[in-house]
Amino acid sequence: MGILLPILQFEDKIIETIEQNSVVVVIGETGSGKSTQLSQILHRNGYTKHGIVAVTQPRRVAAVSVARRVAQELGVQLGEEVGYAIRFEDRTSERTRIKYLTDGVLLRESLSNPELDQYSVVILDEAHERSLNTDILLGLMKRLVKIRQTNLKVLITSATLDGGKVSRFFSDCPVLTVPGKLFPVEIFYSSERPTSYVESSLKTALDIHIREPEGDVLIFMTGQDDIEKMISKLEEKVQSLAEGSCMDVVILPLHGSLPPEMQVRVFQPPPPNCRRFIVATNIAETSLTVDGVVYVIDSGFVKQRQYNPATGMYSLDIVQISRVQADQRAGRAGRTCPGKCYRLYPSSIYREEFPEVTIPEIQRSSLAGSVLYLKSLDVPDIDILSFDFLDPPSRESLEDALRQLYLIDAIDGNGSITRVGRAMAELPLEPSLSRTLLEANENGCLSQALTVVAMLSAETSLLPSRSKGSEKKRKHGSLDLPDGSGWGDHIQMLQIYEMWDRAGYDRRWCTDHDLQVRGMMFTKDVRKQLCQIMQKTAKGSLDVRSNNGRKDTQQEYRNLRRSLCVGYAGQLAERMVRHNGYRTLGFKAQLAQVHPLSVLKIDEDGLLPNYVVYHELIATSRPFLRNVCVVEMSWVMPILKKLENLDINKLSGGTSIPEATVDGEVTDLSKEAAVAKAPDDHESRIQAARDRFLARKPKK
DNA sequence: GAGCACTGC
Repeated sequence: MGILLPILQFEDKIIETIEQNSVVVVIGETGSGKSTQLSQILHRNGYTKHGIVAVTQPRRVAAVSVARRVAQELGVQLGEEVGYAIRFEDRTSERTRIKYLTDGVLLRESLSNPELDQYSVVILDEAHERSLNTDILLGLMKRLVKIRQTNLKVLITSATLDGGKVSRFFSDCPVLTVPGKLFPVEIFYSSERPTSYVESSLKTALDIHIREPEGDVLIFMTGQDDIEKMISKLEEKVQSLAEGSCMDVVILPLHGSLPPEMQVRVFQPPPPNCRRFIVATNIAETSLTVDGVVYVIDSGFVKQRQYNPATGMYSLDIVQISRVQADQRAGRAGRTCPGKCYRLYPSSIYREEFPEVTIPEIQRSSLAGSVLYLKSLDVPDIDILSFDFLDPPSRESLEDALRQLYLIDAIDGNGSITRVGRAMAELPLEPSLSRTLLEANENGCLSQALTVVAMLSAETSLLPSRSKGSEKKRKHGSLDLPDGSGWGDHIQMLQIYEMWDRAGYDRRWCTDHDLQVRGMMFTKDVRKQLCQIMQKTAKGSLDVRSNNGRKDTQQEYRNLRRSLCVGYAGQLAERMVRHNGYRTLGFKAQLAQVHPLSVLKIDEDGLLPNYVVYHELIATSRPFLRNVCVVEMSWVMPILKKLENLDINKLSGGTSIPEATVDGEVTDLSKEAAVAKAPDDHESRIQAARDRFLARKPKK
């Protein structure tokens, strides 16, 4: 098209820098063309002659769309010289020289090929998003550039990442900055904190509509509820505006639980003479780019999931965004022409209260899976507690991961990976689920376990979005869905899938039962993939159609529940004596209730089962156990025994501790003190933000 | 009446 992307002017400089350095950081703002051009620059300059250029993306859609674009620009067939690899879909061939892939796929690849020697260059794109997988790759790449025999070049590219920090991480590697092609965005601040950000957004939106020239408005909110509230109020207000005084409007919600066909509505061109209001979660911050946006309204809040390693509980908190995030939101107004961003908070808040950057995912997640992954790489110089992370997770979080892994036999008492742990790491699942599969294989119910595990992986895309009142029906069985026979949600999932199986995987069956076709198809894909991996370790043959000629389902359910109990040994809860609340075992005890959507039933005395294992403990309005399965006392005992004998010092120290030099000890101690302090600050920041937020919510 | 932001193998 002849539009010169800014990055192309720097081609010589980029190549020169890469020639002389093994690691280079490239900072390129939106519109710089880094994602599509960097790989082509390397290709033009001979870097694909002796290896492939890999470019990682945090998201599947990005990997596919950028690969498609590059193939087009080079005039080649997608899948030939330019290809991509995402889960379930490998569109590469022997001829592929430029390969786009998700960061998760590259991690999987380095499991079977730790040196990644088919690649001459690895580009970690969008590193500023700090996805868990990218963070682990950063650590692995740092190691790999030093030890790999054949030459490896690593490029870390990002929009707004603190280049100096990454550069220091990679022994002061050079940082190149490429300008972007964003239009200027004028920022407006509120003079004070809003009492209700829904009301403030509403008012601001109407002001824009009345006073400003045409252009779409993107409004950032925290969740589905607020979005729906906002939309109904906005519709009401717009209708009451005098006819003919303003343009017509289209109001669109945009959030993750919206079915895809509703999501893509924002990509359809609006009718002429019509202003669109897009009311969105932070999905519109990075994942989806809406064209035509000229005005952005930023509440300054985001709903964020975080993990507390002390209790094993996730929480969904509404927290203040970071300055980087605020700037990213503002930038959404300047993609096609100069824009305006209305921040519903004073500039002093932006400067003084907002953290500089968002806390990286690695410091907000359970690390059992990542730690198992690193252990399974089996490189002698990797000691988990001193693994070189760009931002190290707290020691507490790493110790929690080790405890979890020990409880499910993935590591032994000395912290070394076991045979079971190795088999688990092969599976693209969280450790509790991979352990369940291996145990089920021993208990003769692998097929059923595969089904449950696949259903859990697809869970969020199974039910249609609420507001249609469908869960109610699901729970009360008016849709003739099975009820788990009193054993809980996992068994129900098994029963649902088996019904679908008996119905010949009919799409119509899904819609009739108010299940999303897409979600069920995804379950089927995941199950198939897991089946293939398990084939190596499986006893006997694996029938996908598992329920033919069924004899004793109760016995089968029992075997499955026993397997789940082994896999979820770290996610165990005991009912309170006097009521139906539960407390968790194995952590600092946490009180929680079974989630209202669970199918778990009370007995004739009005009581829930004594012991359950749960898939997830999450605090939303209150702490809930989501997806529970009834287990027996006799299966619980060995776990309690194991907990008693657990020695965290052996678990974390068991791996090769290098001879402690005085220097080493000093730095270790200071590091420990630093990380011990971090969670408190973090916690209190979240708490403070939550308090402020709640204080502002209108009373009902 | 109580409900999960987003992403990925």
